[in-house]
Amino acid sequence: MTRGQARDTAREILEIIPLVMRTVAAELRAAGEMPAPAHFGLLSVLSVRPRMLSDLASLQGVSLPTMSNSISAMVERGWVRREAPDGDRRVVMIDVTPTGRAALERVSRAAEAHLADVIAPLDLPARRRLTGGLGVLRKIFAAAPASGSRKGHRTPAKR
Amino acid sequence: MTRGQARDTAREILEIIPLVMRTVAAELRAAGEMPAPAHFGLLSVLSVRPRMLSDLASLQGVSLPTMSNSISAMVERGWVRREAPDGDRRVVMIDVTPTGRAALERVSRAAEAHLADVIAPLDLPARRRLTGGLGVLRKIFAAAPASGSRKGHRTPAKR
DNA sequence: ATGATAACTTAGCACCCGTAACTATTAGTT
DNA sequence: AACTAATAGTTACGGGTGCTAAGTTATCAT
Repeated sequence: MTRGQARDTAREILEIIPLVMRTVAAELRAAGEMPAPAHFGLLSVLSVRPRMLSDLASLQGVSLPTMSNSISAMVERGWVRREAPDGDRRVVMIDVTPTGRAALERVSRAAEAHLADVIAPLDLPARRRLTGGLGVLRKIFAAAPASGSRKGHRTPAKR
Repeated sequence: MTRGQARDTAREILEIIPLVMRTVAAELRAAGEMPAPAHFGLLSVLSVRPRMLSDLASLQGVSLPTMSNSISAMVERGWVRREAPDGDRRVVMIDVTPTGRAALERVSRAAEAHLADVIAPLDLPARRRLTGGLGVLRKIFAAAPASGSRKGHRTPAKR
């Protein structure tokens, strides 16, 4: 019975998330320099502190090559820098440049303002439900394995 | 003040949705034939009844060319058919094939099962919050313009 | 018939994402 | 020390998503 409800919710997610995603992407695109959702998230993470490539990849739940490419794109834009740390010479540290920080600031301002327009009309309870739901989503998907599991989904949990 | 909270929520969305999206996409990909979220949604919509291309595009909030391309890809897979209606010979009707229906059934079963695994462990209140939040998201983004670039969206809305 | 408009398609561009294969560097064995 | 793993990244390649701009064909208005 829990099962049936879970499936309904799953279907909801499958329907709604892509829609939201497209809208958000359009928002960012319209916000000027279009740093695609992925770039935006990256800048956010990096603005806290520098990270090594692998960490970024697992944080965002993408493969290493994908992350390497994204970073390359962002380096070309002058938003981040690749740096070599002192110790292990295999790793690459990624750091935001001032330019990147400025871009993040600008885009985030625009995007949030735009999104806020959409959110503002909500009444209190609705907004409560929204943030509540987002919190749950975060809890669920923040630590999600995200990688395809084998036939028997025995909780890979081997990361 | 409403403003400030709205911005917080906006930031949340900007952070979480892409993550969820990636996970969902990975899920679908792992579910076998990888019909990318977009294809999946399309099949869902079309399984209710055939639609003309333009309607599909506005329903999913993408441009006509994008939709045309997606449909072409799906046609090649044998999931949908392009048909010419009797009346207006400019329009193209899109219809699901039995193959497409079967694929939808299969993938949706797998994806939902997988997602359900993630959702099932939630306790009642958490699941409530989740579905509540999803509902709000739907309300907000279902009718969203999404093509927002121009300041004054003239709301074509003649349909 | 002529011009505008509507519904699509094609082409070109930028980006996300993944797998496979390859380079460097470091760690572990013998 | 010499050889073999294991790590951290990069490159190459294929497929998907989106967009705009520039056609095509069909319909409508005058």
